Amino acid sequence: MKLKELSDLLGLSQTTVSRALNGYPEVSEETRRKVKLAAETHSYQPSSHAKRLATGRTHTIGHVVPLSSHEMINPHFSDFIAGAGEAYARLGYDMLISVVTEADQERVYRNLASGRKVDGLIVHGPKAVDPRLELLKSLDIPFVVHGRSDDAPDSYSWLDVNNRRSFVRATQFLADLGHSRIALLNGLEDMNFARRRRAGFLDGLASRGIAPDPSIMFSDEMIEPNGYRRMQQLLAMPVRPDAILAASVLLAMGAARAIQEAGLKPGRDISIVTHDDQLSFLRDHNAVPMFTATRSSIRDAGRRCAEMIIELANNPDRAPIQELWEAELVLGSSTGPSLHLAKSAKAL
Amino acid sequence: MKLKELSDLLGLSQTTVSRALNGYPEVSEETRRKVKLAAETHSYQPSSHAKRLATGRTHTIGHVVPLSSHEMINPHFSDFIAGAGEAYARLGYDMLISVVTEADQERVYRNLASGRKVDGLIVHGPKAVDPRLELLKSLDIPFVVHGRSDDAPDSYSWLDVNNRRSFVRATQFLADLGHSRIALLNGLEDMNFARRRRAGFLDGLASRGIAPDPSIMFSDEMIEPNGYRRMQQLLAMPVRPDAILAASVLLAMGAARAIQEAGLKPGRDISIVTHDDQLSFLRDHNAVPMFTATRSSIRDAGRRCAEMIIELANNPDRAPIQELWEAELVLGSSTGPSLHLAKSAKAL
DNA sequence: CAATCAAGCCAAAGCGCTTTGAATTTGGAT
DNA sequence: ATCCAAATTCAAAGCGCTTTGGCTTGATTG
Repeated sequence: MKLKELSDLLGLSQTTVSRALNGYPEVSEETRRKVKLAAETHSYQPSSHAKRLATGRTHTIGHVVPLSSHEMINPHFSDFIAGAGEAYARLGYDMLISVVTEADQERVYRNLASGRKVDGLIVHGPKAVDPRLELLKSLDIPFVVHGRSDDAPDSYSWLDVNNRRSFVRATQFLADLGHSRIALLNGLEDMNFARRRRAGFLDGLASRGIAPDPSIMFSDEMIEPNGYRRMQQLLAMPVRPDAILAASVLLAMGAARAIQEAGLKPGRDISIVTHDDQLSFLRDHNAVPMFTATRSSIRDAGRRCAEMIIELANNPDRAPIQELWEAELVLGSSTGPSLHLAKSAKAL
Repeated sequence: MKLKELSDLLGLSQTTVSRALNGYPEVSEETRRKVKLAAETHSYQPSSHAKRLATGRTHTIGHVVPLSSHEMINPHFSDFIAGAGEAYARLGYDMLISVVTEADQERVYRNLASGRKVDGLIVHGPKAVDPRLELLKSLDIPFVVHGRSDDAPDSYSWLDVNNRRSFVRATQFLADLGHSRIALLNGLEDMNFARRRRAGFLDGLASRGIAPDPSIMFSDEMIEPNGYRRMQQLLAMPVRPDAILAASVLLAMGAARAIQEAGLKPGRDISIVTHDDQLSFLRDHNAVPMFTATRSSIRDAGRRCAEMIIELANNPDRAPIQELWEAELVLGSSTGPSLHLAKSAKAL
């Protein structure tokens, strides 16, 4: 069923029918009612392509998802998408996803923008300094960055977690439990968020008078096996760390596995704090959290980013939107006082 | 730059320019060369909407991703998407993703199909009997099911793993190690794949003369905490199982965590076999696999499904394509002979 | 040498909608 | 009864491409 057929059926012009359906005021309520009814009963659905061609609006948001060095999609991605997808469904938008290798990125961005395939873009995984942002500004298409970059953060829209402050607090928390040899299992430090976390970690150490030790600070892709392997390395050191600060629950789980395999117990022998994006497949709604964590829902971030980009797409001249979310510190069973302290306490 | 401008520039008609660019033969090679060069230098990119309106083809494939009962996206999804996305990028297709709740599914399918927003669809997570398939057949749009359903599997295209045989083999493998009290940590059994795995498990037990015990057979969403909790339950039983067959590495990891926390060791005290979709964020390329597993790459499946749906979209009258993949059995460190057997061996 | 043909090109219609600008109807107010 | 503004409705142009059918060439043929 196309517009022409519907309007013929009703004895009205295409104009009137179109206006009735799209809520324009130049149509009597009586007519609008009839038209809507007819559209409903004949399940008329306007062709999205024709609509796009006529209006220039696509009602589609693009996500360009980079494949990491290991050719994998960031596992945090699916929860972000779940949140964003929910918002899109609610607001009547479609989501277009392009999976690209590093080399293809620029081409794909240009293609999406100049072909006007999307009304806006979400940028994933910003680097410390990221050439994509300049490119997008020059392409004159609205975009929202999940995370942010260091250069000119006022000049575009982003939503980020206060990674630095989170890691300051997490580090201080561990230090205040009496731990002084704290290892860092960070994400890849070409990523902006990982840099900020590292900075926060160093700040936290400094604030408690602890000298950083680069030999127990690692930067890896945030997957479980990496946490495991790094922890094995740490356990093999002559003086092993008494606490771990991890950038992802996946790393923390790997570390915990290594700790348990060594016959030790997280929270008793070695404390672990991690950042927790609330990945749905690791999340336990009922239990005491497995890890003490700085927590921020990546799914909520997805939802909010989607809302932001739609807002921007509807108001092209709007000023950029920036949101900095604070993570909450949640106590789990993976942290406890330093054994060192415990011994001193007993000695009293 | 639009077609008209380009053709004016060249002193040719739109027809000729369009044909030159789209490889039609009614254009001299000389002209084609000139046109292509001009298109290149002025970075002309045809409007996708206009093209779609004129041709009726969208070069877009839709994925309708259901949110599970826990409002989460299946974690296996991102790897499937990585594979599919790679194929789409290679073949010049876009990927449209709709995240939907159970209640919205039908509406969304109808919308995508009747609005002709996509050239074809990928169906995720088929149920044992799934009304979506009949709906899609009636909507007259090509689709490929990742997995399959029980009714009329010849009448549509699908790609599935031979789940039944995998689980027969896995069960026999455990039984042949001397294990007789084998627990099943299955996925949700309204899903077709989970039913087949259960059937395979029962077949495997039967083939070794072991009576199934429903009190150690579970069906849950395949996330880590569920594996953990079920394993705790199992360990608290008066006679605990000596082996576990899990439907996902996530469940297996949860189980392993509980086992280790109880001071036991997977592979020594309790054997674990799992199905392994080769989730990228759990995968260790170098090490001995953490789990003995029936392995099949979900990423490869995504890639292949994408190729299939494009093939179908290009040849609407083509017969359905069905592919049944065999999983490979991979030895890891999570399995070993029954302690029972070991003791008997010593006793000799 | 006229007739035929293929190669190469073009004008215009059409895809299904929105939107502009004009036409018609309606309902007070005069 | 008459007029005018407001309320409705409509015809037609336009969005940027593809594709049909026809028109020029220049070469080939009987």
